[in-house]
Amino acid sequence: MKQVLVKLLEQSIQAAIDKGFLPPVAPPRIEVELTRDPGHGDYASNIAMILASQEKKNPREIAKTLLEGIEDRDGVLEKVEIAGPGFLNFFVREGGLTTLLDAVERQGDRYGSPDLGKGRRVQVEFVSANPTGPLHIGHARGAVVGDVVANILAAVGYQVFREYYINDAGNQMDNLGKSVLLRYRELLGETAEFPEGCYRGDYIRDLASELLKRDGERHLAQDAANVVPLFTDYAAGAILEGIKEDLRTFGVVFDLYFSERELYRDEGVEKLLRDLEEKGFIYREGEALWFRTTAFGDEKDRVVVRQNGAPTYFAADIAYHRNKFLRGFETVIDIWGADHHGYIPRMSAAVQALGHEKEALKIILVQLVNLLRDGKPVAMSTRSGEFVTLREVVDEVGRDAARYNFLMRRSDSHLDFDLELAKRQSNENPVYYVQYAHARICSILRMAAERGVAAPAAGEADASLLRLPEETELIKAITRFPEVVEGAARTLEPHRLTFYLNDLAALFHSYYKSNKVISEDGALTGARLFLVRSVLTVLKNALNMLGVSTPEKM
RNA sequence: GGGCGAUUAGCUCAGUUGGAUAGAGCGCUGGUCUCCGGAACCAGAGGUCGUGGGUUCAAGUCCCACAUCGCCCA
Repeated sequence: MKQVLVKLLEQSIQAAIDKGFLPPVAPPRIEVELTRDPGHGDYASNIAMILASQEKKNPREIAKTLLEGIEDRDGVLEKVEIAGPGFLNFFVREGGLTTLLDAVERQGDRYGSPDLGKGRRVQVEFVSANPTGPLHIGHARGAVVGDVVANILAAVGYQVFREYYINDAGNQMDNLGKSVLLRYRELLGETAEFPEGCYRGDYIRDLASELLKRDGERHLAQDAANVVPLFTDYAAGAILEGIKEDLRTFGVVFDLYFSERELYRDEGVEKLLRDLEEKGFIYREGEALWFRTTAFGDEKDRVVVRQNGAPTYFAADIAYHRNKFLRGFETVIDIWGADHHGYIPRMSAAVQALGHEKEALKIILVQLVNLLRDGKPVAMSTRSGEFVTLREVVDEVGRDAARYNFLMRRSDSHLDFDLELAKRQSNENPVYYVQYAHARICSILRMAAERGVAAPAAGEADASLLRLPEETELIKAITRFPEVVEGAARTLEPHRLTFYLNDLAALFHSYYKSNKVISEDGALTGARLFLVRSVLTVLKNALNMLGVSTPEKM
């Protein structure tokens, strides 16, 4: 329908040019949008105002000419009006919009997934928490945002690869091993002072006692320097397994856990440095090696190899990104905590220095989560071991509520997460509102089946019977879905889906309240079942993208 | 001191490349149930979109300055 109107406008503009009313310029991109206000018709275009500003003419006058030039040979339009500063408002003939529902029926679970990606390969890297402790609530938001961004991109035709970067080569890992060793000795009667940087959570003690059980006391006699690596490996391995398990429970599954150590094993960092040096981006100052990130707009150059000869975290990170592109990804998406925003210019510089477009790296910043219980903040600190883990949150509020709540804000804005609110099964909790709409429609379809009224197949229903304003609104909302998905994919903003879902569910609940789907009128019942099933399809497709379940009963 | 981001209803926040009378949820006030699921619906109150300039047919949206807050860096 939209394309039809665009076509009509194109022809009208051409006619105006032929008549000499408009100069023969390349016409701008014509925008036709579904209206929000029924008083503005079904579709509207601002093309007259665009042309007016180009040609320095009165917009309403241009609109008038365009209006007269529209030749609606197929009779799809009831009328066209000029409104406000020069909008063209299109009123579609009664029942004319209902053909839009055929697309839903035809495409089923593919509806709302336009093929934008054409199979291009995208990698999404997220969570990437150091395996020094269980994931906590702060990681949960990044996990969901990454997962859903990946889902959306996959839905619109990209080939998506999900990856977790394990930062397991730094001295934080040493601290982890030392921490476990200290607890191990403590279990054997030694008293220990915990130095700065060590981890004190209960899980450290658990790991120590597991190791004691497995290996006995034999590590006690040895020199600390000799046994720390063993403790580190054991602890990191066990913690990582726990992280994977927690993520699975949360519905997040990665294609690959990529270890930072791999980069050193395959000389990835050395290769990177040679690569950059050949391109002239590396210089020596003092004993350190510097990377000329200022060549790409960073505010100052960055050290990649320290005076002591050790590569920096940044160097490993560049090597990792080089590795990503070598594996053939066209676009690489990183999801970071918002406190890392200062890191963006240098990473962007690195990617460009490696010869890629700036746009090949996209970074999504995820803001901190304020965890609340009944409106009061819950104190957390990783060091002291006081934090609410991802696992605890999922166990307490459930996977669906947790995921949905993390998607209700733009990812770069702060989010209050209230445990009690997320648990409540009431109108304060939006996830149920949307799922309830889904369950209700399932219930209607069950009821219809029980009464022997089959929901009509495509083409069988006379959708032109759907003439109520509420029905038109529902159809428009359904029609908007592919555009919403496209917008969410383009901007990498999953929250657009939750807002859309709330709108759609509200329209449905309202419609349901004041209209009977199943009635004595067989033809009308068929048409309404058809409509309601379209709503169901959209709800299901959208919730699937969010990784939230679609219960048929609640 | 420099950089980035934010400032929209009592609270938490949306506002799609500048479009028509700025929206939603919660909270508040008052209503709806002989009917397919009340985890629902309807109505109402509530706004100088931080302040002041600028750009244009049109600014919450773009530009400049300032204020406040947050984060990063020195």
